Amino acid sequence: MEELIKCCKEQGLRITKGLKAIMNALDEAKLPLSLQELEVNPQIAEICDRATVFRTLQRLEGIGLLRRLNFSHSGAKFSLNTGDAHKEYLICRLCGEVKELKMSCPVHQLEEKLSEENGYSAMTHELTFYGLCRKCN
Amino acid sequence: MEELIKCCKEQGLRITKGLKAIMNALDEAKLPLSLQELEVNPQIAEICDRATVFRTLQRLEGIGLLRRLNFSHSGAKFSLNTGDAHKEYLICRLCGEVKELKMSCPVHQLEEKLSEENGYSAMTHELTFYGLCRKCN
DNA sequence: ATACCTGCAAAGTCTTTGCCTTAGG
DNA sequence: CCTAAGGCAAAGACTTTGCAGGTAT
Repeated sequence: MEELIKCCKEQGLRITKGLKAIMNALDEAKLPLSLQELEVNPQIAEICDRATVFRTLQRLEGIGLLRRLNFSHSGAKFSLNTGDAHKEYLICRLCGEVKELKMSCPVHQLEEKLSEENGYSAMTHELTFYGLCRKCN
Repeated sequence: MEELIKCCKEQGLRITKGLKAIMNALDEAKLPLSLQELEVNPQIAEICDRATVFRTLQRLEGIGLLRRLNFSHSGAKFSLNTGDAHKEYLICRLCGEVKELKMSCPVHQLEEKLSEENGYSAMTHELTFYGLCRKCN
């Protein structure tokens, strides 16, 4: 957390209550949160409104501290890029439940290869599994 | 194509001009198309409107003939599930260019394992790479 | 004939922006 | 102070729905 704040400073962001509250919420949440979920969070709602949350997420994503995840139907969700541990998720197609998977990412080493082959830089990737959870099945 | 139509019939869908036009467009397009792109396609615009395209996509997805892809920023895109060849894509974070990757999917065999471990069924997955293309870099 | 499908128009949802004010450094 | 960040309100973009009439089987 201290680490993250420091990183924001270095990247030229101003350390505001809003920024801290948002990073806090993202840090405490074990799972990725949507813009809406953040906006509604009482800790945040008191301090800033949707536009601020939106723009703060934008900034954080811009400096690489935030990862945007595009899950089916639930819109974009966000999680902090803590360390380089890159997480994968399992989503229920019906109820939308999100589970974090504990696995070492099997495609990380592909990035460099693809980067060279296609002339792309700054590679990232998103690997998400979908299925029907026990309840929905 | 004939194959696909037959499959729709078996699944109880009615074979309408709209359905055929939409499947055609998806089949001809080498890359996934968004609802909007389909709606605007002259072949389709003449025949049916947004709501019909929307509901047709819904039905096709429902019977497993259509795959929904959630790319950053560009909204959902759709591609036909031709055979079991499951494709992966590389997207430019800035201009949104979509490239199909020719690779054998490295995580397919993980599905069964995850299915068992988590009590999920009907597994699918989505693996997408992002980067900056040569022009945008 | 009878479900299913379509068109139109409108409502929902989520995302993004403009403009002026506030406050971090 | 100076400029990034925030608040409010409204526009945009995309998705989804209700209902009356049309059509595949």
